[in-house]
Amino acid sequence: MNGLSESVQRDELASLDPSFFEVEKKEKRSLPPLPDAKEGAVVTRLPPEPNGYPHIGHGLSFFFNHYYARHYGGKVILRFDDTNPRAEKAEFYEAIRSDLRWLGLDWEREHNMSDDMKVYYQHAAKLVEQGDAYVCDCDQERVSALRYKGEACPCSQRNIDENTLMWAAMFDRGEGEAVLRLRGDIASQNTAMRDPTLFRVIDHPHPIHGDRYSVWPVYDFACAIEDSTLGITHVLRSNEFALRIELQDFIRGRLGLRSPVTLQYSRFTIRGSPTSKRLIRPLIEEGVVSGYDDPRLVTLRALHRRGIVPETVGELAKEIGLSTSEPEIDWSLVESINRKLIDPEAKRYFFVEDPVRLELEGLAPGEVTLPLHPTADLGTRTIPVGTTLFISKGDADALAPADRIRLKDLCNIDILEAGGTVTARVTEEKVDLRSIQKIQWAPEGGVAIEMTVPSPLYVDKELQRDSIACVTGIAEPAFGACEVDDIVQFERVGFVRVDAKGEPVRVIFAHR
RNA sequence: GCUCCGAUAGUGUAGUCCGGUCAAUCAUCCAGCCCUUUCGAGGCUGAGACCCGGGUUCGAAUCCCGGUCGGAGCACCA
Repeated sequence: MNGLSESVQRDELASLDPSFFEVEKKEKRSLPPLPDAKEGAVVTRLPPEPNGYPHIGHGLSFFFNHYYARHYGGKVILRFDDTNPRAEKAEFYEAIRSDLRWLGLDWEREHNMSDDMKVYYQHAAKLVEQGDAYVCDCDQERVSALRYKGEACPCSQRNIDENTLMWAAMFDRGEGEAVLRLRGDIASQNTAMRDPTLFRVIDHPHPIHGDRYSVWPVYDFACAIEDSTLGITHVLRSNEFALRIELQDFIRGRLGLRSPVTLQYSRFTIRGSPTSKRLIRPLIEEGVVSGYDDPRLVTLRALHRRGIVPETVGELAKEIGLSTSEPEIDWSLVESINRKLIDPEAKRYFFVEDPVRLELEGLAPGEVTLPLHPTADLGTRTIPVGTTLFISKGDADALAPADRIRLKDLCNIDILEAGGTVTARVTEEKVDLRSIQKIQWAPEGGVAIEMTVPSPLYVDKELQRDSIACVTGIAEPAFGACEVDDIVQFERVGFVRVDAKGEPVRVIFAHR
């Protein structure tokens, strides 16, 4: 055996055990183990703020947290971080749930931070009693300036009795009149530790609790408590929170609460696609994009409309991992992952862009029945055939009299006239199927199509105002049976998702 | 400005903790070939990288120091 050449050995081995080489190929990328994780005892959280539509960055974050909980047989908590009544909107609670379901993620328990106001107040009272918090009624600029310089605010001199009274009085005060601050370390290198605000007054109804509360905890306080009391064992989040770990651990320390393990990773972006609301909102207002589900965006909704399947988000998460550098990936990676996922189940149809009339001689009217997929058993479709067909303008423009081409799966033709309407004659001469050029075609009575083709919104940081194109054409009649949300392949064009039925049927181009 | 984090092919990523087996992994992209009645999928081949400068060491992608570049934070947002 060892005397044989390597390739012969491989062939031998492959014939003995075909799975031998597949195994070594199938090694998929997976996420690293979680530190301090005990089987069955991992609890993670999905912590969206109900103030907008989640984008792919949230999607990865959701995926990581969900993945580890499942991987260790633990629990997932969907927790709405809704302690800023001015920002939260009722509609987003459900929008987020629905996007999570689309992603294929589930959770054992759902919880609103805003349901625990009593708990926050109790812990706040404890901090005040311990002398760990004080009420400050300086104006915001002054607080900010002193924190910047690392100088103590005179309010921090107040004694416990004063603070107890003033904390109680805060519930009757107006917005901006007073805040409760942590007695941290005003000179700390970590600016988050410089006596940060714990509670502020917000005079605005909350989507769930209405006008019931006016004194609201800030994120760091509510989160510090909830990550402990909810039993969260592991927090996976992006690195913009890096400086808050020390603060949140400190708060928990003063309250005698347990801290979870925190892992951080960088925010990630897709080249040419803005993720933040700050960037997207003006584009919507100016009418550059049509809304948060514009297919050029990377909100989960937009990705969905564009024909990106949820599994792609998970694969992407595994590919990028808990990266601490700042990944800016190409669309091509997303497309490649998505293509491999949808290719085995996407039905194939003929689509003709910018139809040009083709008059055929020598063809008996009838029909052809073709498989819906080249390899998978997805059934068949039937195309009626008459002497008038349509081919795409792109293909027609390349034709000249005397050319011989094949109408795919139908017949070979010799071109008689080209330019305007194409005329051609069917030829019965033998041709090599592999070398003849094949083009797609559509019969009369096909389905009118309007295809939206998105391209990157930014190229080299330049906004591309006309980055969305619309092409029209006709698909073969069988395509009329497709439903909204179906993803199919228009042969030699690419994969598209059916966005809306009607006349015409609207589809969105995903990728080749 | 200050603080923290990061830097491996065009892009993403493994390796860095515990220095040698790394003439550096995998994927994507690009090029060529094979297969295929799609320009898809699949198969094969090729091209392509350790930010820079010092130091430690027999030996550095890996450890140390100093730069450079990129990111984040410095809210009564989360």
